[in-house]
Amino acid sequence: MPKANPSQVRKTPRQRRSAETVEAILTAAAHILEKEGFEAATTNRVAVKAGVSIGSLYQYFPNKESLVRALNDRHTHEILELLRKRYTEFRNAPLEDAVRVIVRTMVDVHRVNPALHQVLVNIVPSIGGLAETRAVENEAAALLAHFLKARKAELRPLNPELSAFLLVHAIEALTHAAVLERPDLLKGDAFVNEASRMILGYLRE
Amino acid sequence: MPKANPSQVRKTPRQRRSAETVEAILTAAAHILEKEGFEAATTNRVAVKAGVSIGSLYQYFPNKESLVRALNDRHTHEILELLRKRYTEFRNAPLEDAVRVIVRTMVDVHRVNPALHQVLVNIVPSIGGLAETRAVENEAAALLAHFLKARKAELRPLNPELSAFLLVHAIEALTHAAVLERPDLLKGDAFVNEASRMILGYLRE
DNA sequence: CAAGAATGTGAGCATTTACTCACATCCGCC
DNA sequence: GGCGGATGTGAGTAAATGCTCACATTCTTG
Repeated sequence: MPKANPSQVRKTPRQRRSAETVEAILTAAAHILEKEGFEAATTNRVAVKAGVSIGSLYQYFPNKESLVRALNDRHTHEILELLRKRYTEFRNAPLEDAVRVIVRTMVDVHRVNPALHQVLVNIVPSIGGLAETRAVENEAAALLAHFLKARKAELRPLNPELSAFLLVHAIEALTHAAVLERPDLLKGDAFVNEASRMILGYLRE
Repeated sequence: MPKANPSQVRKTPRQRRSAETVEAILTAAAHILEKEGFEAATTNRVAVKAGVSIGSLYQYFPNKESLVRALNDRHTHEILELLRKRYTEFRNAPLEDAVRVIVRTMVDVHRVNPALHQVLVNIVPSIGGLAETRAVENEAAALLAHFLKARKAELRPLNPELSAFLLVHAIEALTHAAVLERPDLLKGDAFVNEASRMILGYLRE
């Protein structure tokens, strides 16, 4: 019994031609979602925008939800990769620098395509993709908890898992809010300064 | 030219009978949204669940979106009322107590109906209700900024508006996360303790 | 250069769903 | 009681949309 294909790609592309088709479909879907939202992203419109037939779309995605989930999977994996990569860089840096890198990384991640990110965050739970989102959050929290344990001596006594959980959500929310409502704060260091201060204030006595 | 009716109620109820109809519709819509999400909340299903005809529904709501917006308006106004009420109570309390009341209030607000709240938060921006949400956020931030100004002497130098903006979003996100993912934290004081510590750490030197 | 596998096509079907409208019923008031 | 406005009804419609399928085209491979 085949299982465990989060985005449920129906058929794995074997020729470059089909890989390009899949790519075109995902790109087109991303553009429509980003600019007009989930409702507007009908499968027929996605196919037209991708320059392929509706039949081709359904050759690779069994339904509309799986298409959006595939997009979400890709998006979340990119985020995780960046987080892991930066982690190896900041894990040995001075505390304040490390915190700033964390905040900066989250900002970078969210500035890539805020509109698409927002749509995905809002719609994914209702199309069966909540597990993926939670997995990314948990992974991020695990990285952070690991960091907190390593820096125990520099911090007040705390529960690493609990603190990591709270910090992941706080940073995520602050970044979202800034990107969507106060992009001006991201020009300079204002946002990174404030968010870092909040985190450090929480972590230190 | 009539205008400025956020939820766009088509006809204002004049008899008690019709007021009850509107109430039944809103209640039914809330139940379906809460348990099955936006997609499942078709106007026909809402009407059936409310025990009224589909025609009655459209007598009071010009379309599906206006119905959900009406629900959101009611929800956000309840939140604002509670926030204003608590504010008059904590505005003169010692700093730490006041912060704890703020956090506790947000938790209370979100525990009333977390599932419905979540659906509304996710769907409202795409049905033209973003302005209402922003208005509530701004009002909350204004209250908090007012508080920060009054307590200037007890805090580090800061920009009240900016700090209030960040805190509103941080508290909101932490509360959401706790209600949805870690309700166990809400049993005792664990969550209030941690969140308050974060806020105080940010506000004080 | 077959021949079969992989890939691509798009008209159209089945279903869902928001919404209308012609009519019935109820209620307050003279 | 009866009249007029308020309220309630629900079968039906038009439009949208997810998705299929029979067929065409392209690629690979022996």
